[in-house]
Amino acid sequence: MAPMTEESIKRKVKAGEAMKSSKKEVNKGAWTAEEDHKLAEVIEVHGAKRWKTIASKAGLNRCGKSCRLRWLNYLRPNIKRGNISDQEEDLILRLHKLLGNRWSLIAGRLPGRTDNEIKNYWNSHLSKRIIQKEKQSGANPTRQMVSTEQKLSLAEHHQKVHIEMKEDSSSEEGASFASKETNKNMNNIDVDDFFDFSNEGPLNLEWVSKFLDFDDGRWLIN
DNA sequence: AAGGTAGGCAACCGCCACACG
DNA sequence: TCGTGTGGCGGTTGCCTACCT
Repeated sequence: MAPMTEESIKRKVKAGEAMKSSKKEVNKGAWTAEEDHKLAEVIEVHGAKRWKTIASKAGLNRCGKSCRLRWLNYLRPNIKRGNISDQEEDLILRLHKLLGNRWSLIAGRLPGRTDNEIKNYWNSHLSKRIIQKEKQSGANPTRQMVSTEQKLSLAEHHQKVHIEMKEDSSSEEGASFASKETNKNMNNIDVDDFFDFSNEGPLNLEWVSKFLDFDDGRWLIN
Protein backbone atom coordinates (compact mmCIF):
# COMPACT_ATOMS: atom_id res chain seq x y z
CA MET A 1 0.00 0.00 0.00
CA ALA A 2 1.19 3.49 -0.71
CA PRO A 3 2.55 5.47 2.23
CA MET A 4 0.17 7.81 3.99
CA THR A 5 0.09 11.24 2.39
CA GLU A 6 -0.65 14.40 4.32
CA GLU A 7 -4.02 14.53 2.60
CA SER A 8 -4.90 10.97 3.56
CA ILE A 9 -3.89 11.64 7.15
CA LYS A 10 -6.22 14.65 7.18
CA ARG A 11 -8.99 12.46 5.89
CA LYS A 12 -8.29 9.86 8.54
CA VAL A 13 -8.42 12.56 11.20
CA LYS A 14 -11.77 13.69 9.84
CA ALA A 15 -13.03 10.14 10.02
CA GLY A 16 -11.78 9.91 13.57
CA GLU A 17 -13.53 13.10 14.52
CA ALA A 18 -16.73 11.82 13.00
CA MET A 19 -16.47 8.72 15.12
CA LYS A 20 -15.65 10.82 18.15
CA SER A 21 -18.76 12.92 17.77
CA SER A 22 -20.91 9.83 17.55
CA LYS A 23 -19.68 8.65 20.94
CA LYS A 24 -18.97 11.37 23.43
CA GLU A 25 -17.28 9.36 26.17
CA VAL A 26 -13.84 8.78 24.69
CA ASN A 27 -12.04 9.76 21.55
CA LYS A 28 -11.85 7.00 18.98
CA GLY A 29 -10.55 6.62 15.50
CA ALA A 30 -7.38 7.91 13.92
CA TRP A 31 -4.77 9.59 16.05
CA THR A 32 -3.73 13.14 15.33
CA ALA A 33 -0.14 14.33 15.31
CA GLU A 34 -0.93 16.39 18.39
CA GLU A 35 -2.20 13.37 20.28
CA ASP A 36 0.88 11.41 19.26
CA HIS A 37 3.10 14.18 20.53
CA LYS A 38 1.31 14.41 23.86
CA LEU A 39 1.39 10.67 24.36
CA ALA A 40 5.08 10.42 23.53
CA GLU A 41 5.89 13.24 25.93
CA VAL A 42 4.08 11.66 28.85
CA ILE A 43 5.61 8.25 28.19
CA GLU A 44 9.05 9.82 28.05
CA VAL A 45 8.52 11.19 31.55
CA HIS A 46 6.54 8.41 33.22
CA GLY A 47 7.47 5.37 31.20
CA ALA A 48 5.29 3.01 29.21
CA LYS A 49 3.17 1.65 32.03
CA ARG A 50 -0.10 2.48 33.79
CA TRP A 51 -1.78 3.30 30.52
CA LYS A 52 -4.90 4.73 32.09
CA THR A 53 -2.75 7.19 34.04
CA ILE A 54 -0.79 8.03 30.93
CA ALA A 55 -3.98 8.73 29.02
CA SER A 56 -5.23 11.14 31.66
CA LYS A 57 -1.83 12.77 32.26
CA ALA A 58 -1.51 13.43 28.54
CA GLY A 59 -4.91 15.04 28.58
CA LEU A 60 -6.04 12.65 25.89
CA ASN A 61 -9.66 11.72 25.78
CA ARG A 62 -8.58 8.17 24.98
CA CYS A 63 -8.77 4.95 26.89
CA GLY A 64 -5.56 3.43 28.19
CA LYS A 65 -5.82 0.55 25.83
CA SER A 66 -5.90 2.84 22.86
CA CYS A 67 -2.80 4.67 24.11
CA ARG A 68 -0.96 1.42 24.65
CA LEU A 69 -1.80 0.19 21.18
CA ARG A 70 -0.77 3.45 19.58
CA TRP A 71 2.54 3.41 21.40
CA LEU A 72 3.35 -0.22 20.73
CA ASN A 73 2.32 -0.24 17.10
CA TYR A 74 3.35 3.18 15.95
CA LEU A 75 5.18 5.52 18.30
CA ARG A 76 7.58 3.18 20.06
CA PRO A 77 11.24 3.75 19.15
CA ASN A 78 12.95 1.24 16.85
CA ILE A 79 9.75 0.42 15.03
CA LYS A 80 10.73 -0.89 11.64
CA ARG A 81 8.52 0.39 8.89
CA GLY A 82 8.30 -0.66 5.32
CA ASN A 83 8.63 -3.89 3.43
CA ILE A 84 9.08 -7.20 5.17
CA SER A 85 12.35 -8.67 3.95
CA ASP A 86 12.64 -12.17 2.49
CA GLN A 87 14.42 -13.30 5.63
CA GLU A 88 11.71 -11.90 7.85
CA GLU A 89 9.04 -13.47 5.70
CA ASP A 90 10.75 -16.82 5.93
CA LEU A 91 10.88 -16.47 9.70
CA ILE A 92 7.21 -15.62 9.88
CA LEU A 93 6.33 -18.64 7.79
CA ARG A 94 8.43 -20.96 9.93
CA LEU A 95 7.24 -19.59 13.22
CA HIS A 96 3.63 -19.59 12.16
CA LYS A 97 4.02 -23.22 11.22
CA LEU A 98 5.29 -23.90 14.72
CA LEU A 99 3.15 -21.59 16.78
CA GLY A 100 0.01 -20.87 14.82
CA ASN A 101 -1.59 -17.46 15.24
CA ARG A 102 0.48 -16.43 18.21
CA TRP A 103 1.46 -13.17 16.72
CA SER A 104 3.08 -11.66 19.76
CA LEU A 105 5.46 -14.59 20.04
CA ILE A 106 6.25 -14.42 16.36
CA ALA A 107 6.75 -10.66 16.59
CA GLY A 108 9.16 -11.23 19.43
CA ARG A 109 11.47 -12.88 16.95
CA LEU A 110 11.34 -10.01 14.50
CA PRO A 111 13.02 -6.92 15.95
CA GLY A 112 11.13 -3.74 15.23
CA ARG A 113 8.06 -5.52 13.96
CA THR A 114 4.78 -5.51 15.86
CA ASP A 115 2.34 -8.32 16.32
CA ASN A 116 -0.30 -6.24 14.58
CA GLU A 117 1.94 -5.70 11.59
CA ILE A 118 2.79 -9.38 11.31
CA LYS A 119 -0.83 -10.37 11.73
CA ASN A 120 -1.83 -7.98 8.97
CA TYR A 121 0.98 -9.17 6.75
CA TRP A 122 -0.01 -12.76 7.28
CA ASN A 123 -3.67 -12.14 6.60
CA SER A 124 -3.10 -10.07 3.49
CA HIS A 125 -0.09 -11.81 1.97
CA LEU A 126 1.09 -15.10 3.36
CA SER A 127 -2.10 -16.96 4.13
CA LYS A 128 -3.40 -16.48 0.64
CA ARG A 129 -0.08 -17.42 -0.92
CA ILE A 130 0.16 -20.61 1.07
CA ILE A 131 -3.38 -21.66 0.23
CA GLN A 132 -2.69 -20.94 -3.41
CA LYS A 133 0.53 -22.94 -3.42
CA GLU A 134 -1.04 -25.84 -1.61
CA LYS A 135 -3.87 -25.87 -4.08
CA GLN A 136 -1.36 -25.91 -6.92
CA SER A 137 0.59 -28.73 -5.39
CA GLY A 138 -2.57 -30.66 -4.59
CA ALA A 139 -1.82 -30.75 -0.91
CA ASN A 140 -4.47 -30.52 1.76
CA PRO A 141 -5.31 -26.83 1.93
CA THR A 142 -5.97 -26.97 5.63
CA ARG A 143 -3.00 -25.80 7.62
CA GLN A 144 -0.95 -28.72 8.86
CA MET A 145 0.12 -28.05 12.41
CA VAL A 146 3.03 -29.69 14.09
CA SER A 147 1.96 -32.77 16.02
CA THR A 148 2.23 -32.99 19.78
CA GLU A 149 5.15 -35.39 19.47
CA GLN A 150 6.94 -33.01 17.18
CA LYS A 151 6.25 -30.13 19.53
CA LEU A 152 7.66 -32.13 22.40
CA SER A 153 10.72 -32.92 20.34
CA LEU A 154 11.06 -29.26 19.52
CA ALA A 155 10.56 -28.33 23.13
CA GLU A 156 13.25 -30.77 24.23
CA HIS A 157 15.68 -29.30 21.78
CA HIS A 158 14.73 -25.75 22.69
CA GLN A 159 15.19 -26.60 26.35
CA LYS A 160 18.78 -27.59 25.63
CA VAL A 161 19.33 -24.35 23.80
CA HIS A 162 17.88 -22.40 26.72
CA ILE A 163 20.06 -24.19 29.23
CA GLU A 164 23.18 -23.75 27.14
CA MET A 165 22.47 -20.08 26.76
CA LYS A 166 21.75 -19.60 30.43
CA GLU A 167 24.92 -21.48 31.38
CA ASP A 168 26.89 -19.37 28.96
CA SER A 169 25.73 -16.31 30.79
CA SER A 170 27.34 -17.93 33.88
CA SER A 171 25.01 -16.00 36.12
CA GLU A 172 23.49 -17.35 39.30
CA GLU A 173 20.10 -16.96 37.75
CA GLY A 174 21.23 -18.96 34.75
CA ALA A 175 22.59 -21.78 36.87
CA SER A 176 19.42 -22.08 38.87
CA PHE A 177 17.37 -21.93 35.71
CA ALA A 178 19.42 -24.73 34.17
CA SER A 179 19.13 -26.82 37.28
CA LYS A 180 15.42 -26.22 37.54
CA GLU A 181 14.85 -26.98 33.89
CA THR A 182 17.01 -30.10 33.92
CA ASN A 183 14.92 -31.46 36.73
CA LYS A 184 11.73 -31.04 34.76
CA ASN A 185 10.05 -34.20 33.67
CA MET A 186 9.89 -34.01 29.91
CA ASN A 187 6.56 -35.77 29.99
CA ASN A 188 5.10 -32.80 31.77
CA ILE A 189 6.47 -30.14 29.52
CA ASP A 190 4.43 -27.08 29.01
CA VAL A 191 5.33 -26.72 25.39
CA ASP A 192 4.26 -23.11 25.30
CA ASP A 193 6.78 -22.36 27.99
CA PHE A 194 9.59 -23.23 25.64
CA PHE A 195 8.54 -20.76 23.05
CA ASP A 196 9.30 -17.80 25.21
CA PHE A 197 11.95 -16.09 23.12
CA SER A 198 12.40 -13.12 25.35
CA ASN A 199 15.89 -14.15 26.40
CA GLU A 200 17.24 -15.01 22.99
CA GLY A 201 18.80 -12.90 20.35
CA PRO A 202 16.87 -11.92 17.26
CA LEU A 203 16.64 -14.15 14.24
CA ASN A 204 18.22 -17.07 16.09
CA LEU A 205 16.25 -19.78 14.41
CA GLU A 206 18.76 -22.48 13.68
CA TRP A 207 16.91 -24.76 16.05
CA VAL A 208 13.70 -24.17 14.13
CA SER A 209 15.41 -24.98 10.88
CA LYS A 210 16.39 -28.31 12.36
CA PHE A 211 12.77 -29.31 12.31
CA LEU A 212 11.15 -27.47 9.50
CA ASP A 213 11.92 -26.74 5.91
CA PHE A 214 9.78 -24.69 3.60
CA ASP A 215 10.08 -25.94 0.09
CA ASP A 216 8.00 -25.09 -2.94
CA GLY A 217 5.13 -23.82 -0.86
CA ARG A 218 4.99 -26.88 1.40
CA TRP A 219 6.20 -27.41 4.90
CA LEU A 220 8.47 -30.37 5.32
CA ILE A 221 8.96 -31.68 8.81
CA ASN A 222 12.41 -33.19 9.25
C1' DA B 1 -13.59 10.07 -16.37
C1' DA B 2 -16.42 7.59 -13.25
C1' DG B 3 -17.81 3.80 -10.60
C1' DG B 4 -16.79 -0.60 -8.53
C1' DT B 5 -13.76 -3.66 -6.12
C1' DA B 6 -9.91 -5.69 -3.69
C1' DG B 7 -5.93 -5.01 -0.90
C1' DG B 8 -3.58 -2.97 2.98
C1' DC B 9 -3.36 -0.97 7.31
C1' DA B 10 -4.62 1.27 11.72
C1' DA B 11 -7.58 0.91 15.28
C1' DC B 12 -11.21 -1.17 18.04
C1' DC B 13 -13.49 -5.04 20.49
C1' DG B 14 -13.98 -8.81 23.46
C1' DC B 15 -11.92 -12.11 26.11
C1' DC B 16 -8.54 -13.82 29.26
C1' DA B 17 -4.81 -13.79 32.77
C1' DC B 18 -2.62 -11.77 36.41
C1' DA B 19 -1.77 -8.64 40.34
C1' DC B 20 -3.43 -6.55 44.25
C1' DG B 21 -6.26 -5.14 48.08
C1' DT C 1 -11.34 -16.35 48.46
C1' DC C 2 -13.35 -12.86 45.88
C1' DG C 3 -13.81 -8.57 43.32
C1' DT C 4 -11.67 -5.09 40.69
C1' DG C 5 -8.31 -2.93 37.77
C1' DT C 6 -5.03 -3.35 34.26
C1' DG C 7 -2.46 -5.20 30.53
C1' DG C 8 -1.95 -8.37 26.69
C1' DC C 9 -3.58 -10.89 22.87
C1' DG C 10 -6.08 -12.47 18.68
C1' DG C 11 -9.97 -11.49 15.82
C1' DT C 12 -12.49 -8.19 13.38
C1' DT C 13 -13.89 -3.83 11.41
C1' DG C 14 -13.71 0.41 8.84
C1' DC C 15 -11.36 3.59 6.00
C1' DC C 16 -8.27 4.80 2.28
C1' DT C 17 -5.83 3.85 -1.93
C1' DA C 18 -4.78 1.66 -6.17
C1' DC C 19 -6.31 -0.84 -9.75
C1' DC C 20 -9.68 -2.55 -13.00
C1' DT C 21 -13.63 -2.17 -16.13
